[in-house]
Parts: sequence; structure tokens; C-alpha cells
Amino acid sequence: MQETDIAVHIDRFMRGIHGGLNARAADFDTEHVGPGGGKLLMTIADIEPAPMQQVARLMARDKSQMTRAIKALENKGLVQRASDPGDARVTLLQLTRKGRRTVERIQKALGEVIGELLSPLGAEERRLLGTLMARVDPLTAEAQRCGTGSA
Amino acid sequence: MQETDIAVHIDRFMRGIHGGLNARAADFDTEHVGPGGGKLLMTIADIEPAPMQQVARLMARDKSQMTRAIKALENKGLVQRASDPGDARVTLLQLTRKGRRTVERIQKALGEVIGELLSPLGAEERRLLGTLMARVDPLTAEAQRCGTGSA
DNA sequence: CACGCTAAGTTGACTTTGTCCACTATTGGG
DNA sequence: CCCAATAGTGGACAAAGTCAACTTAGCGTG
Repeated sequence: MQETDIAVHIDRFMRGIHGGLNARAADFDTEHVGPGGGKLLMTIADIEPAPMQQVARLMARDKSQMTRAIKALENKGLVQRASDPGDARVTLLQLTRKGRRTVERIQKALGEVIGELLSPLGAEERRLLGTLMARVDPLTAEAQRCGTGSA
Repeated sequence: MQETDIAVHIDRFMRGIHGGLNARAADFDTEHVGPGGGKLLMTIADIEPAPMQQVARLMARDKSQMTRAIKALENKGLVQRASDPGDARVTLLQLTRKGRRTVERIQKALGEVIGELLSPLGAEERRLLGTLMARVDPLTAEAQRCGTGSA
């Protein structure tokens, strides 16, 4: 097996998640945020109050995309914007109560889907996989530094 | 750490690959197949001669997308189609010599990018990660069964 | 053989994501 | 005050993904 195969497996894993969530979307995505909106909400929840620019970096997405995606969530009443009192250029994002409930529902569904996908692995192996992936992710440290560490 | 974080890390990993390849695209993507075309070529290379439908399943993509993506590769002279003598419904895909060279270049670049991303891990851990991901991937067995096992 | 059923591919129309670039508004430093 | 750099917005466009209708080919049954 070559290392490049990892890319293939990981690609399929992501598609597995996507498909699994899609199949349950009717049950949990009551706000119709879609896959993109869901990831965004989860990221915001992680580092709240979240500067847009940092969210964009954590998600490795273009900032113009952020503007639009956030606008959509705002229209649905899931996110609120406020400008940073210390720097008028930055916009801080906060979840509304509705947004928080949405995140909880999404995370529950996501946890179930991932649980299914990881079912070939034992508990120890899952933990290991999580650790390895975290170590490979250069943004892990940053996200933790900014997060409240709660939850 | 929750299991749902795995999704985040993996998402970032994929984006890391994407970004890394993009950065080197000018060097190795001489045929301008893009990321999608590259994955497709690699998949075909894996199971050649490749029934379209099986390629679609392995890549977890819609068959309509396949038609178009393959047409693009065909126009670039990287892939050839032939109908399966045993079943006139299926189209078999073969790489041309040019296609094969392209795949080699792509795999080399991909290997380098992944190597960089995995640099926080030691050799043993990399192997472990590969094994875990392979076990989680339900299509691994199928792909191996159909592949020639060569290379 | 004719029937209906299913699978493989193709095509069209459409939505969602992603990418690039130009532009505004702040900020912070000489 | 002027200048470079940063945060965010908006437009235009390219690439991916989704869905449904349709064609053609195998497959089984009466």
C-alpha cells in the first residue's frame, strides 16, 4: 500500500459522512443549513465569539465565501454579528439560542454517522485514529488556544 | 476530544492536500486535468480496464458526472473508451500512454504533498494511520479485488 | 417470442461550492 | 498626514454535485 492511498480512503470517508448526514438531513437539519452551513456553525461554536477571519482560516475557505455563508445563517436567525469593540475592522460572530440548539442537533447526528463509519474499529483504535489525525492537523493547537475549552 | 472532531481534522487534511497540489499544479498538471480529473485518472489506473459504473461507485460520484469528466479526459487524449464485449451496456476505460504518464506525475506530486502533511508522524505511525483508514473504508476490499495488484 | 424489469450511460437543467479580483474601511507605523 | 497591511464585502465566473428524463442493452418469465 502506498501513502497516496490514504488520500483515497480519506476522500471516501468524507463522502461517507456527507452521505450519511444527507440521509438523515430530514430529521435533524430542521433549519436547512445544509452541509456547509453545519460545518460553519460548528466552527463558530468552537471559538465563540468568533472573528470571521479566523473562522475562514480554520475552515480553510475563502473569506468571500464566509461573507455569504454567514449572511445565510444570519437570515435564518442562527448567528449574530457584532463588531469587535477593540478593532472596528473585525466582525465577531455569536450563535443565537436557536443556533446553539441547531449545533447540538447537528453534532448528535454527526456523531452517529461517524460512529457507524468507524464501526470496524474498536474503541482503542478509534481513539488512536483521532489522536493521529489531530497531530497531523496543524490548526489543532490554534483552535484549542482560541476555544473556551468547555463542552 | 469528541469523535466528531475527526471529521474536522479530516476535512482539513483533504483541504491540505488540495491546497498543496494546487500550489504545485503548474509543475505537474501539464495536461490541466485539475483535481477532479486527477482523482479520476488514478481510480481508472487502479482497476483498468475500468467499467465506468464501477469507477463511479469507487469515487462515490454521480454517474452523470462521470460521463462528463471522462469526456474531458478523452478529449485530452488521456483515456480511451471501449465497449465491453461481454455486455454491450458497459463502457470500459483504459489509460492511453499519455494518460499513464500523467498518472505517474500526479502520484508523485500527491505523494510529496501527503508526505509533508504527515511529517508530524513517524514512519510507524504513518503506516498505522494508513491501515486504520483502510479498515474504515468499506470499498477497500472491492478495489483490491478488481485491481490487477500490480504497481 | 413478447413482456416488463433492471442496469449502464447520456443529457439537460439547476444548485452549491470554490476562486479571483476589485473595492471600502480601519488600523498602525513612520 | 501618508502609506502599507488587514478585515470584510460584492461581482463574475469556473468547477462540482444533484436530479430527473431518456436510450439502449441484458434478463427472466409466461
